[in-house]
Amino acid sequence: MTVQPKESEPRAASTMRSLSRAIEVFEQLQRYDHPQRLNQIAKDCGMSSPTTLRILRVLQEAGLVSQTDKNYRIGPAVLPAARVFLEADPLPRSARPILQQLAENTGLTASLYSRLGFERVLIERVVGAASLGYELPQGRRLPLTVGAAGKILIADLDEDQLAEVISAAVALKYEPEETTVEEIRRRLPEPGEDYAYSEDERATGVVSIAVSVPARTGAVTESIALTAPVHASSREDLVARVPELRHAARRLADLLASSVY
Amino acid sequence: MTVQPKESEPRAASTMRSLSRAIEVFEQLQRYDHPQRLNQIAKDCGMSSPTTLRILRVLQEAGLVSQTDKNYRIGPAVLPAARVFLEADPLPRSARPILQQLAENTGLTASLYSRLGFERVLIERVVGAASLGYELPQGRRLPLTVGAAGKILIADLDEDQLAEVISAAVALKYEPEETTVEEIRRRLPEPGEDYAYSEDERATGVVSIAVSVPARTGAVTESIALTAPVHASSREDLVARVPELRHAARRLADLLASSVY
DNA sequence: TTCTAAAATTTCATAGAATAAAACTCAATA
DNA sequence: TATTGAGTTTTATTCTATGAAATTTTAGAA
Repeated sequence: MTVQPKESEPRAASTMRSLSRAIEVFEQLQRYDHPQRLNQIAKDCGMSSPTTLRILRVLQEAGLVSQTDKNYRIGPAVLPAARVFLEADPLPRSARPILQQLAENTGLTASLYSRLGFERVLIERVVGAASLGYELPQGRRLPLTVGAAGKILIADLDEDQLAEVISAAVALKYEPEETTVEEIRRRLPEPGEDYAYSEDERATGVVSIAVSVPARTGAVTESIALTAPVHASSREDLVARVPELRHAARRLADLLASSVY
Repeated sequence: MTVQPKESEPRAASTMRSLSRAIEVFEQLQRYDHPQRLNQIAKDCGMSSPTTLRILRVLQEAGLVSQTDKNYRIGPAVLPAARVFLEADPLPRSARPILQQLAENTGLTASLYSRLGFERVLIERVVGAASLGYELPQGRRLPLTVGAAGKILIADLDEDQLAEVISAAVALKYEPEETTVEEIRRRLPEPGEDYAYSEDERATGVVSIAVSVPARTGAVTESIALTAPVHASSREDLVARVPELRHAARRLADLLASSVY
């Protein structure tokens, strides 16, 4: 069974084509390990080099892209933008005290993730007393198909949506080729369970449990997770924390709904 | 003497208009204290509401803008972009160990700033033993006309360029109306001095000294600063550190020049 | 609730910009 | 010096971005 190719996505009718293309370039630049040449970027984005060049120049003018020699990469202007987001957005602002309290009460690491496209992003994290042995920086992109906090974000999707997520996960190298919907579905929570669990999944030596943050729209886009070293917590220990997690998620949802903006 | 208005800027010929406009919207959103309505944004960017709406929708699709009710603000997608910048860009990567060493040797706080448009941005900072009594987060935008690290970035500008910087500083509320070039010029280093000094300037109770990082092009776009509580360091103390600062700046420039990309 | 004014959104004809082919320039390498 | 490939500029054409106007929605007042 093959997953559907990109062009089947029912994109909104052709609006702001050059802007959409610029965003594609901007996103593509974030995926490279190293700065890339014009022709490579053009090829990867499926556009001609003159067009790509003009986009890169405008982005560069704004500091969103920078260039050394003929190599392009993400520029410094993203830094102040992220600062604005972290200081002003109700999501990270509201999450901080809630994660803090979770971490204090449980001694575990508490994290808030947000779904962005076909990945999740670590928005905020408070490290608990029990060290995980690795660090995960704010803003890191992670898979949706791996790890409790990712899986709970896709637990409610229908077959088609899930297939799309998996297809993207393969393209992003998070999953091997030929990964099937069934394989992934087996990892996901059983119907009725409102939490996801993972053990040695995204990071080895680590267990994690996550719940989703109910959104006004009903579409789940945020999740809260507790993570512990595998030797320190059993599955039962973590499942026992679910009510507390659920409470934190509810509190966050309430805070977001009541935030003036 | 009045400074010239915006429209005199010799912008590159009308290329990628919708992209330039989108960037303008994106930048404008970063300047608001609170999320704003469509019409306000349209007005502040000088474009029609249908156009602004279409731009906001495309940006929102990518997560660069988010919306609650009718209010728009910067979205979460800037966070992973900033993460990529901090982890991959040679500027913050090379600066970290150099600032670390500066902070250790001097006991003071060492910072790297980058000029972005008509502001500077804190790229990296290592806090020294002597606390400054306040925190300055990575990515914060600060004025070019105030503070040693800002002033050294505009020390070499000609009259016209300086007038443009001041005009922008007034528009950004960093300087009062009617600020003259002469007033600012008096703050700047004397001709021949390759460092800038500030005392109780941007932050009270703090003295600072800064040198520029020589760039390949000759256009100065980065500066390194040492900052200390005013009671702990005299001007002479800081000036005595200039050779060390100069050395650090040179080392950074060399690292940047030799970084493969 | 209903009414009213303002804001948001959609529609649409037109102007004008984005596009890619092709020509050209430049740099690296043989 | 010739050759190759990448980057860049030019340009005719296509198609999209644009804002006025119409329409719908929202929010506040009565």
